[in-house]
Amino acid sequence: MPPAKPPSPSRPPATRHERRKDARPGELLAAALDLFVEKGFAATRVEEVARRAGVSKGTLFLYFSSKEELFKAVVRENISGRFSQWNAEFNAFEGSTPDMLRYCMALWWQRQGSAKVSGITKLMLGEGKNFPELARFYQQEVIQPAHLLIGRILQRGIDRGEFAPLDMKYAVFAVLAPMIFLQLLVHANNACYDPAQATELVPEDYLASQLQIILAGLCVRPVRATTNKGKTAL
Amino acid sequence: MPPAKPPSPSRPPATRHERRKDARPGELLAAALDLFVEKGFAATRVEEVARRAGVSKGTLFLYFSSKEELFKAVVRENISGRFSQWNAEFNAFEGSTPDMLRYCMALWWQRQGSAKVSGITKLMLGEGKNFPELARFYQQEVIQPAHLLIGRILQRGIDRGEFAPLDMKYAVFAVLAPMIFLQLLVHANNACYDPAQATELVPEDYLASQLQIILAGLCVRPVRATTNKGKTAL
Amino acid sequence: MPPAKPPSPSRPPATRHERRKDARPGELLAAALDLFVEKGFAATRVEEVARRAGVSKGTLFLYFSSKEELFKAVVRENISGRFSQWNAEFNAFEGSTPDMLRYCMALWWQRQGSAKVSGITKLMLGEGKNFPELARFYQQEVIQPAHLLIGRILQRGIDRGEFAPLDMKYAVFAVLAPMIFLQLLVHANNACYDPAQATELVPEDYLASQLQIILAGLCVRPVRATTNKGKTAL
Amino acid sequence: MPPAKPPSPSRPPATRHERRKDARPGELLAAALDLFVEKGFAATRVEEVARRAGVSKGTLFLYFSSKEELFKAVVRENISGRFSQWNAEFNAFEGSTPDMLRYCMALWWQRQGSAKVSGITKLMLGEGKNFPELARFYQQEVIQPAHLLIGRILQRGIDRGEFAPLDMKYAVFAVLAPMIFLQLLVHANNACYDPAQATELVPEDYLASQLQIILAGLCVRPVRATTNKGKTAL
DNA sequence: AATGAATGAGAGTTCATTCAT
DNA sequence: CATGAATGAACTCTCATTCAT
Repeated sequence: MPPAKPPSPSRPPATRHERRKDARPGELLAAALDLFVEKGFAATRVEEVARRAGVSKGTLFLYFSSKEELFKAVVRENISGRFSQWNAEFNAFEGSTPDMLRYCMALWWQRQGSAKVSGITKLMLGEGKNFPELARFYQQEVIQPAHLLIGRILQRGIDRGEFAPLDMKYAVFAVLAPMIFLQLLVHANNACYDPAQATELVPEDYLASQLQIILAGLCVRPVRATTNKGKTAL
Repeated sequence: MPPAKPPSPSRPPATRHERRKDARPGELLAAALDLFVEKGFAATRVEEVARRAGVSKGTLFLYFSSKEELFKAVVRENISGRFSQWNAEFNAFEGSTPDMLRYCMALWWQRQGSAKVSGITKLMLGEGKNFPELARFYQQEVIQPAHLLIGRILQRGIDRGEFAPLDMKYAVFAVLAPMIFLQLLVHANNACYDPAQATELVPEDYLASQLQIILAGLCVRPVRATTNKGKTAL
Repeated sequence: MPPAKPPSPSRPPATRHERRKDARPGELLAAALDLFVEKGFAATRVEEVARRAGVSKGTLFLYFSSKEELFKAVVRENISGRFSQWNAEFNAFEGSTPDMLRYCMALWWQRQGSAKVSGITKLMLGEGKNFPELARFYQQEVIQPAHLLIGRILQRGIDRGEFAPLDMKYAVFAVLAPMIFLQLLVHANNACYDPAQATELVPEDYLASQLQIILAGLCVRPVRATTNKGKTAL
Repeated sequence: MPPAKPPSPSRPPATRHERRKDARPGELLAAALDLFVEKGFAATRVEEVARRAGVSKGTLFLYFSSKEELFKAVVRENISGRFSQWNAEFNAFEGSTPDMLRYCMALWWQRQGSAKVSGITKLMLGEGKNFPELARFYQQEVIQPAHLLIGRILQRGIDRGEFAPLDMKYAVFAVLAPMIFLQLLVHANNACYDPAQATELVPEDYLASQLQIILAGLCVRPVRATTNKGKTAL
């Protein structure tokens, strides 16, 4: 998403359309994210997305040529568009690779896992097969970069002698699985599963414990037990 | 050469009316299970269910008064209708409660988790909010009985002094969570997640390891490490 | 309707089909009359007619080749098939023509107007245009014979010097109109008109007063005021 | 020679979208009134209503959320929405109450009885029982206000000493009955009743004679025979 | 003679998408 | 740019009629 331009100073103070024109796509994307996560892709009505963004249905199609393109834009805005920054951040990390993994997960939880966007994972899980083009897109724009990102971290550990040489395919999944599961749990607070689950489980603790188990399997020598069991950081 | 007829050597030529009333509901339920699991509830077309069962759209409504009733019948046939037998089986179990839990999970995997029906879990997770009546039904007919069944096993462990007294609500979920997750993983082999995952993870091993962790938390004294890590049994 | 034959003595006492075979059409006609009057033609389901007659839907089509034929049979059974008897009865009448008209209306009310069959009038009024073949049939089998019957009575009055010569077309309608209206009133006891009407109006009195007005217009010299204002006879 | 286009010289060529939002509801209501009166409620197809209004099926649902709402809108537009004006008109009437009743009936015939909308009465009579929500609506929005309106006129006559004290319930119906009957007669000119009837009966004369009878029953002292027997006014 | 399982055209309704304004 | 009226294909569900048994 391009950074929002300041409102053009030559225009009168916007009587009918109160919001800045340049903010429209952002508002549409925010409304779409809300509704996709709440109702799923198929069950979300473009008209409601438009209404929630304060524009007409026609305007939505001015910015996004179809419902699928709208969804892709939501994914790009909230997920795939951020990989380059994440990659940069992690390339700049200088500590040990186990610490790096811990840092990675903590950051992911703060920025993604705990946010609305994590509902996209459940959505794709449930509806991917019905919308092959979206599935292809998601695989290419999210799954692959995520695998690559994690793979690079793991490879760093191997290269630095911290991790045993391992089958990257499975190892990546070992890191990814708890993250996916946590997202599912968080978004399972609908009518058919007891919301008590959500309160029971402290996400940070869950991730910490899972990470410890993973690291035990990855590292050349056993890692020291981590000491932070609280909610703050991993 | 005439176009190849569908291979149905045991059936008569079947002009239009076939009169197989007793077989129809089963065929429809099987087709419906396939499609609900494959496409979800909303995206499944009753006409395709009928076609896959080899009948017309109207015939389906002869047996099931609506799409929702069809779904409920699928759930009853494959899940909720079986709780009474499972309850009976577990009431008759005579070994230790940890063994009982192991037996329970092994049986569940053989009969439910590894079968198509396990896709219903993912379906309800994703679409429950959009179909409140189905969510209510599923909660009542599946979730509650499952919680009760597991709760009874745990209570047996407590009563026999094998398990520490515990908050049943969370403990039940500790048992259920890995089962639910495994179902999700198995049914995530759609276009957006690499099916390689499914091959990587040996369900029996996954359950065994999860169970061991759970038992460590439940038992009064640590359980011996189980020795069977292979695919055979838990 | 042919008179019901006694059950054939050579058959066993009818295990599955309890009712006499020869009674079937009559039971179907009775059920059809009930439902046509209650719901109208289009809204009546043949399956419900069959169910109410205690037979299957297929059996109904064994006796009546279509829903329209069923309706025609109901009309023949209850209305048009009786004109020949009525004609015979009135041909045998020997009193004055005003008395004959009084007798005619009283008989009509007893046999037709007060019976369920009078609902057919409202039905044809409301749905005739939607079922042209039924309208044609009804016009030919009911309207025309009724006009002829009344016309013959009026002509008798003219021929005997009791009635002034009159335009038969309008005169017939003057007799028919109150009868039709009365039927409508009687069958208007549905949700949208106050049923109090039905209790307010004494049909016999209504007919008597209408008849008196008509006779005043028809007769060569004024008729004596009729004395019977009670419910008994006209 | 090209096939004759429909004569619409005032309209632009109208490729697909015509943008006449303010005109649409009226056109749809007019088409709906036509078809409801012609075919009844159940037999009227929303698609034909739309086609007759020159729009697609979907467009109809843009303005009316269901077929029943469309019907209600027709009733509001043509009947119930006019009671307030009628009430105002009659409140402003200053002559004698018998004259007021005459005026009321004459106005009713001009505006309602002789118009297409009077077919709605027949429709409700025939189909009310099959559509309980419509029956409830009609009872509330039409029957009750009509009873109140007539009741107020009669009460005025009593209050001014023109009418004898009477049981309002029956008296109201005495006024209403001839109006209802007249509507039925007018709309009985379908295939099953000879349209000659309609020509025979002069509605204004019919109402005048009925009114005279009613007034004879209502008034404290006999009214003078009205002199206008022609078609002009009552 | 009697059944009732099966059909399929057609109903009301929804919604992503288009396009004249 | 922005609108929102209009579209029409697709959906679930109904029911008179057929026909193998």
